[in-house]
Amino acid sequence: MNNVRVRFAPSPTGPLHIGGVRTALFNYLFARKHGGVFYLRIEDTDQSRFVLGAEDYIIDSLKWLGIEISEGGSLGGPYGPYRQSDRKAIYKQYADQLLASGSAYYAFDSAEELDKLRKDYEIDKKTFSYDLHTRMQLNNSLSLSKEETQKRIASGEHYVLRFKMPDNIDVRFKDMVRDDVHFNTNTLDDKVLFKSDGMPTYHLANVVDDYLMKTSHVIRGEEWLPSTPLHVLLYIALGWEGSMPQFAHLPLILKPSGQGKLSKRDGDKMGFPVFPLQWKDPVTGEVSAGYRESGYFPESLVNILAFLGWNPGSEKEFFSMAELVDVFSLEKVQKAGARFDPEKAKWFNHHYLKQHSDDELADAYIILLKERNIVCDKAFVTKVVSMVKERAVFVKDLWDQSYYFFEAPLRYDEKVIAKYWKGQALEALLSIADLLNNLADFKNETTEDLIKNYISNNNLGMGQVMNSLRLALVGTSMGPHLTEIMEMIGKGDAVKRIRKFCDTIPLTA
RNA sequence: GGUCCCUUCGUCUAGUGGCCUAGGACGCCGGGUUUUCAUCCCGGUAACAGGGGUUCAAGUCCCCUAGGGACUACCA
Repeated sequence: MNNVRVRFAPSPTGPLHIGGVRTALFNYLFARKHGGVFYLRIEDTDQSRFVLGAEDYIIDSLKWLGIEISEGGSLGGPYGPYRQSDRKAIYKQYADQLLASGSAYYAFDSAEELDKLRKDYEIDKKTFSYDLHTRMQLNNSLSLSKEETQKRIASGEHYVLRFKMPDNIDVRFKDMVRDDVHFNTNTLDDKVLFKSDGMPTYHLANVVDDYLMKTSHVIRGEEWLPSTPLHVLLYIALGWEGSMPQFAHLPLILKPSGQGKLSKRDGDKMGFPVFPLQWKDPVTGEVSAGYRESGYFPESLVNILAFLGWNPGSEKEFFSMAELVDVFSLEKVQKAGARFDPEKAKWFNHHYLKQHSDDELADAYIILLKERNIVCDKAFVTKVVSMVKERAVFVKDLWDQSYYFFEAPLRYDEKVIAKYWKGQALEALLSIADLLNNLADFKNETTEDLIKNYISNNNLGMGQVMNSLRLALVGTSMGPHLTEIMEMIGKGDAVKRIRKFCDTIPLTA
């Protein structure tokens, strides 16, 4: 494939949600796979929906995930500017061209008038549509005389430009995901192309920019499928049929359960993020969780998202960005919507957490420990991490899995007491504490020998003693090899914990 | 309501007419390893939406029905 140029064209109306991130990812993978360009274009033609910080959020999110843009943003590029509000002047001439060729017309109906019409239609259980059936009854340059039209424009009356949807034409196009798709123009309406505020709508701006920026493929969400025939018609009307991009409409990401596509609310309700980065609404101050802040690794989110609506056709599940670039293909994109599965997302993260070196994880963990006012030697923390990381999904889980390395247990798990503590090991524990206390060398092997010898010399049960000991040292029944834990926390603490446990615990459960 | 898109285990999916008594992964259940938990290993659970065709042969092609989804703004 030659000269692949694809874009990610978000609207800065709020934080980017993972559906948008996946669209960006697929565009990026496609571009890199074919040695093409992936550019970012900001579609901010609606000033009323502008949200402060949204554009930076989009750029930061892509950066975090390792989705590199080669044009747009602060990079600029040969086809800039890449922000539609900065391109305002460009669109006018194409609107005029459409007007001159009869593909577009002036419409004077106010938003209020149209609103009222929609409501009236609704009462009769019908849907109002500004189309070939209704346009002659409305106020536009098609229904009005030339003089009247000129007069209204001259008097400064507000107007929009609408596309004149042609009569009874079958618009066909090939979608790279869905193959042949077709619409009859009789079912389509006369969409607004140019708003009364002088800005184009998405449809016009998008087509003009994709053409001017030499876009080879339009890879976007399925929600755009119904407006694609309009876009195709626009390319034709503008005389750009020969350089029309190829379309690929990606399946939507659906809620984990229930109906509909994934929304902001689902995340809050079901306890998983729908945004890559945490977002604080600049107006309400409301905070929405992000994958990054929740402890997901960027490579993990990339892998999760890549497998939503796509798969390599092999049984390999873990892919780095480079590997994805290598195997990615639009032909492998699914047609049906994909439900997001938070459990599988965790499984991916667990995998990637284990892939990280103990050293890296220790750095991340030390930050969390500091928040708890625990200051520790890096070597110590690294060792702790190596001992417990396979039990964690997120870095923050490390604490629950290893708190006992940093502080004595505050309480003893009731269930574990009920299961293992019958009181009869009390004497054994105290004796072991004494023996341990006399040890000069507190190495794992030494203490293990000592405890095992004590158990066999006194005809005690291995499980019972060890579990009681674990209860005393850890507070519950989890964790790595017990004598390794003892070596880490040291003789003084180990002995103290056992004695304290014997003091605190009731003789019988 | 109208238009369009979609439909394989609970979920993500393999499957491009015979290799499918439908494979993998997550989850769940059971077993093994372990002093414990987790990891790990082994095993199990569970699906071609329904009905008609076409064909020697259909999960795979066609039609209908049902269900799901998107769109239906001077939003993108």
